[in-house]
Amino acid sequence: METVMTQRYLVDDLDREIIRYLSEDGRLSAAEIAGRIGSVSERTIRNRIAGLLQAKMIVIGAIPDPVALGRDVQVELLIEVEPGKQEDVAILLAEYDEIGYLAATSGTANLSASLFVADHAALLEFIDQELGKLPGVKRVTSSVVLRLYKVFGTRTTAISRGTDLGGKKKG
Amino acid sequence: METVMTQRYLVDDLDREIIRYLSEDGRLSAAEIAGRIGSVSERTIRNRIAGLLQAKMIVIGAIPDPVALGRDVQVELLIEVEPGKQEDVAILLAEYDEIGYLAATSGTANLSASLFVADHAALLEFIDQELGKLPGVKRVTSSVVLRLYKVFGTRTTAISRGTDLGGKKKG
DNA sequence: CGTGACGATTTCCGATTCGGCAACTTCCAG
DNA sequence: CTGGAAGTTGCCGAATCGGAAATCGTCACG
Repeated sequence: METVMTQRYLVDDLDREIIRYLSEDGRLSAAEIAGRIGSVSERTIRNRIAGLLQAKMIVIGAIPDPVALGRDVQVELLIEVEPGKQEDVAILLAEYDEIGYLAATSGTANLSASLFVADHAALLEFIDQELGKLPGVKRVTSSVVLRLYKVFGTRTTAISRGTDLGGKKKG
Repeated sequence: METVMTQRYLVDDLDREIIRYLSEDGRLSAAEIAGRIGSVSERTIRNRIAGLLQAKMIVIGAIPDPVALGRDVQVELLIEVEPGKQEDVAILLAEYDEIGYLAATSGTANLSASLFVADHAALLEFIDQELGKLPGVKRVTSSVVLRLYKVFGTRTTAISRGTDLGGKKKG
């Protein structure tokens, strides 16, 4: 026996297949999935799903479409920070509720973020006021998200292709 | 009168509240949500959820943890597409399991995407082979995600330590 | 080779949840 | 005041879900 630090859940092919189905539609019933796969009982599917959720391998949630919702403005930010201050800026930036995503990246920009605001006025204010007062921020490039096609591996917009499920891709 | 094509769904406060609950847990039952809100019947909650899904206002899906699935390398892509082909490219890109996030944006690049692959070799292959054969793709800028600070509106453990599995995607 | 242990799968079952239908309320135009 | 459209609610059978126990498969060990 050893120290139980992170009891990794071993994801096998069945899990992957289940995840693939659930990615397309998180409301699919276990019976439905079992029927499509064909070789396992419906109860096993439910066991697996419970296990995956328990191990935090997946999270099932509702993904709102900002375009459809109309009001919410989503913006992608690329932020250049002075050398040595990237971590500080990141920590400060992470405090904002408006920031839904934040990562350090390679390339020209040091930080990449997603910003959610009510309207364009709020966007301007955030970039001008909030970002402006963060020490070390050199440049900010913003791109308004016009349409969401896929989020968290889940297609969000009605895309013409009636593909039931994409071909099998190696995980 | 005009021929109404956009039968836009009017999102009210009740809808927003439902969305908020479902965002946290897409498997919440209508009865549970009704109980928490307290002023509406369980049946109405189900009507609303069905309506929101029908109108594509939300999508309920499983959000997988890339790291858990073996995709340890996360890359942000900015893709420039020839005019008129953006939608086509987006549809094709959305098919890939490796693409976890895809959106049309304003600015220089037309498409913004997040790519999850197993290693750098897979990254190179995807950009060179897969992206290269998509018609209309003019330029691709890639940035490797070095550190995740915030995902899903919640700070990642990466801010304190770099241990836990924290890979997810934009929100 | 037998045996016990452990995990995964499966079966069984009651409780919960879901979708369809019809009645009812609300709201507004005429 | 009246008719109609839209939203809400209760009702119901069918489907789904979670818990408990039985079954199966694998594996280490005597």
